[in-house]
Amino acid sequence: MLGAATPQAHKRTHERRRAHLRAGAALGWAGEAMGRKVSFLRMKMSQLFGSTLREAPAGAETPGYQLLLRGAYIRQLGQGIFSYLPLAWRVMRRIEDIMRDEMNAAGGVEMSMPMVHPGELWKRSGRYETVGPEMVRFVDRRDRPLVLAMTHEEVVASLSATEIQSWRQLPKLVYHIQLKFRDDPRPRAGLLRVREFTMKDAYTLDRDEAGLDVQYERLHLAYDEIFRRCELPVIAVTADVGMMGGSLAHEFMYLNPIGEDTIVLCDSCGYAQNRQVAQAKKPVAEVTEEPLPIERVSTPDTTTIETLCKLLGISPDRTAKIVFLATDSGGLVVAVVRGDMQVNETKVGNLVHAAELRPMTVEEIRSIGCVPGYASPIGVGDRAMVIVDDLVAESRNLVAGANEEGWHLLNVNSGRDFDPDIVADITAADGGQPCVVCGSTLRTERGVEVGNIFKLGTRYAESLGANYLAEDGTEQPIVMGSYGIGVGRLLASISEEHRDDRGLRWPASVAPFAVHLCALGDEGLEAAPAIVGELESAGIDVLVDDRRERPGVQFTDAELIGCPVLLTVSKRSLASGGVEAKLRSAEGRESEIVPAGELVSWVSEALEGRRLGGRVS
RNA sequence: CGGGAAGUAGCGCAGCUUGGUUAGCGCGCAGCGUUCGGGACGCUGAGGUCGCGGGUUCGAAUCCCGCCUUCCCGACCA
Repeated sequence: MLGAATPQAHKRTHERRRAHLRAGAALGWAGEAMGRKVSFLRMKMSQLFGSTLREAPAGAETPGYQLLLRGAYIRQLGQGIFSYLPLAWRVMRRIEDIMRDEMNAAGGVEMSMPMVHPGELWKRSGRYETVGPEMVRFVDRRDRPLVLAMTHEEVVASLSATEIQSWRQLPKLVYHIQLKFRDDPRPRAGLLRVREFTMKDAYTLDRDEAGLDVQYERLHLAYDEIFRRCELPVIAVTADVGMMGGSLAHEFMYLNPIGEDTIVLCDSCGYAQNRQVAQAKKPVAEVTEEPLPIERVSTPDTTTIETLCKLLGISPDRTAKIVFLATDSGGLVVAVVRGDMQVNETKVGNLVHAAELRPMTVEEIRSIGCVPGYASPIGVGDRAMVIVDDLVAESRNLVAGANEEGWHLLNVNSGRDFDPDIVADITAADGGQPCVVCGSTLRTERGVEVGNIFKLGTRYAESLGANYLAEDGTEQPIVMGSYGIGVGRLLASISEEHRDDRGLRWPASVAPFAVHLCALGDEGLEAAPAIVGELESAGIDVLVDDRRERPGVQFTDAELIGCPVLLTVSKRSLASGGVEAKLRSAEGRESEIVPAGELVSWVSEALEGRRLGGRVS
């Protein structure tokens, strides 16, 4: 049996425990503060775990990541796997609380779903086979397959199958904040791309598409609000649905050169799309031209568009370019675009419903009757799927290969000389091209995807049996939406955005502490508890630097850690009548003396953004 | 998975080409002293399986082979 066997023994244990607590408290702070408020005894630099670094570890290249390491926010444990030290953990929790707030405001309810799933669940949705090695699979002691969750559509759908029976129970918005694991082939840039990560996932359940549209729009607005409150400039771009499937998706992009996605933007009309799906306005094809008879021309050693145009004295927009692709299931695809354009493989992949495309091997190219360097879709027939860009389909009399070494064909026309299986936009949009909406010049920028929203439709409901009984008595699949934000990635992005050459500069909304108080010397250490007590009773979090360090060390650490309000109390400040105060966001190092009685209002104003810029004493 | 680079003390690095005392330097850390408002100074000190395993050699941080790990570029992706 554990614990105290008798009331006397129990009492002794209890007293020992209390003495222990007193000793622990006494270790913490000067005696005169004891016994009044316990809470402000917990926010001291000496209690934090981890020490600041003068130099960032080698290999940390992005500036925000370096500062997170130097400021003792995070430590790397393995490739794409991080520990969050107390400071970062507080920032994470503050970000999560903003998310909770906005999700609740949008009508959501928080719950928690497991991060280890039976493999069986993923087999039922079909994704056990389709997602590939980024999902970690393992077996338990009974050899039952398990997976580490990389997302939770399956669980939500499976729960809905049992919990939702009637149209009266819809719509619903559920969310959770949960750890996930994705065995990414290449984690990078610190927290920007990791393998283990925390995500806020929300899922909407609706009766129909119209309901989904309403919730989707509501979530979009909630996301805008979350990023606004985190003070991260983010734009929403339409995006590829990828492995999620579904009909429409937006990504929330923080534009920054460290980002991994390329965004195509139009400054004059606001058009913004991920390059995976972006379109550019195509030139008007010369449809007035009459189709002319095919002519064979000798073109020795002319295997590129460039040399072909030089030889024939034409421009690349008069040629057709062939790209040979193979799907993961072995299907062969011949993509045809005009010679002056590039194929967008994501668009092709979506058209043929392939998760992955690779270039064909030379053998595969020959097996469909084509000759590399002298290729055209003519004569391919049923041996491959021919996908023709809409511009090529509209164009007349292009130059294409003759599928014969050293020969090209003039006056090739889609539909007459070969039959496209699909005609669609398959070209890649790029900077410099005209905007598909307004015609202005597009430009590209790199972006970090900090969040996304997907209209999933009924795919998961159908495969997992999540149906409800409609008003008319018929059984209908639940229409789902999925909405994610990476918490750590958001933290990383904020640290990239809000910093200077001295350190981090957290927005007040997510800062680990509102106030960083440097207590200098004996006088500072003596005066600090009262100051902290007053700020904390006004609901202001304070991190006190109670270390007996030289002032320079304390100041530089404070700027590195980057709390929004920096206070200094010392013999000198007290002699001047109070506490030195300044904003971390201020450019210079000047501060002003704030009398003790005005400190709370000074700090409150600063945190509400009513006190902008630095102050000169 | 392709291409490149790197693993030596908590962090940053030198030493390796041309094998040879006890493996160094800066920062940090501990003790003592002097300092004390923008990363102080002096003295003393602790801290290393030189990524791991094998080989060559009288002798390996150093040369050879294999492996592991991490970073960067690409492919891939929240």
